Amino acid sequence: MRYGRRHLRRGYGMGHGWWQGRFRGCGYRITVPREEILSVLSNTSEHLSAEEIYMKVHKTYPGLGLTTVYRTLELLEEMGIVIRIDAGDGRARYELAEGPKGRRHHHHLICAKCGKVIDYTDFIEDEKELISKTESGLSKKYKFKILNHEITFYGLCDACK
Amino acid sequence: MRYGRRHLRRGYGMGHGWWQGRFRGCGYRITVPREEILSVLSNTSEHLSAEEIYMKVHKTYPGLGLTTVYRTLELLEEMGIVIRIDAGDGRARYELAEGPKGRRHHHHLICAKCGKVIDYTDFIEDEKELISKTESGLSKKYKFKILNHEITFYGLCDACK
DNA sequence: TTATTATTGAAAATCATTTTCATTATTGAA
DNA sequence: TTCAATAATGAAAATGATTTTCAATAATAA
Ligand SMILES: [Mn+2]
Ligand SMILES: [Mn+2]
Ligand SMILES: [Zn+2]
Ligand SMILES: [Zn+2]
Repeated sequence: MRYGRRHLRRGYGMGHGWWQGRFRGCGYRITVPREEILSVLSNTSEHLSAEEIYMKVHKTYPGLGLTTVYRTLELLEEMGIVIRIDAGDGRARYELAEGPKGRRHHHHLICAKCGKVIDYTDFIEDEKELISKTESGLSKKYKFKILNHEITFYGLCDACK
Repeated sequence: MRYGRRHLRRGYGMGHGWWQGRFRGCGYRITVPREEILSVLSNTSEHLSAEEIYMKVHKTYPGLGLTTVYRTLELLEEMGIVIRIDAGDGRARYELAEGPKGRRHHHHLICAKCGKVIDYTDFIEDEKELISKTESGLSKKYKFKILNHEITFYGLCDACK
């Protein structure tokens, strides 16, 4: 297994991405596959599947295995660094979570035909009100500890309708 | 393949469920497997998986095949009679859609640990406002034809937290 | 009844994701 | 720098939900 770190370009000043601290803190190691996968996620606005990420990384780093992509995504999701999205077409899609270095809070429009996922941040203010009100009401009534929410609209994108 | 229609009890006055008209209208045939599957869905408030439906029907009608459950659910979803829910644990769950004979409009609380799905209808009025406003804004901005929406809260149920 | 053909169930096939396991890379300590 | 401990990796095999195939059978209209 040849990692070949030598000629890989990275952002964030020579191998010190914002996420490296969090990895260290959890006792996880910083590896080239992990750097590459995070690099792909950082440089796209799409909602990529594991295989799509695999193929993108594969171009510059052919040694990567699909297994590692799945494992890394699982880890990143557990750490709250990425979010998994289910567009209804049997395969999960991923994107960087909101946060200082990630995107900001948003929701999705999903095309029922082609599976396209569109981000939207409109009406977030009005949403916040409803959500916080609903959240406190529900957590009391159902004795449920709410961790996050999702608002999704399903329909047909411009190309599909 | 023995259907054994004889001793099966049905609701809705001897084999004339509310859905039979819709089936006829689409040229679909009314069969015992379909009756049984719809009967299970009509008599539960749970969100059952294909296999759970299969097992429930199996008690009174052992001839049923799991394949038929999947096929029937696909058909019912396409007809808008059932709704498919993804609770994040690799298997789809189903429930009767809203409507005259189905449930009323509601959303879900999903336990991230045990996968339990809880229905809620609280704050639907406030929601309606936000949703219709958001919907018209988004469909214009993104040229998207919105067909339906989903609001889901993820967290830990009483038993799991 | 009878003919037509939609529907069914069993078995095989798919396909995304997970597991296994031997090899290799990362890291902290010497 | 060197080295030992062990976390991470990749290939291949396994899994598990869902689909497909196909010959047999049931539902429907005539
Ligand atoms: Mn997004
Ligand atoms: Mn429900
Ligand atoms: Zn589309
Ligand atoms: Zn739970």
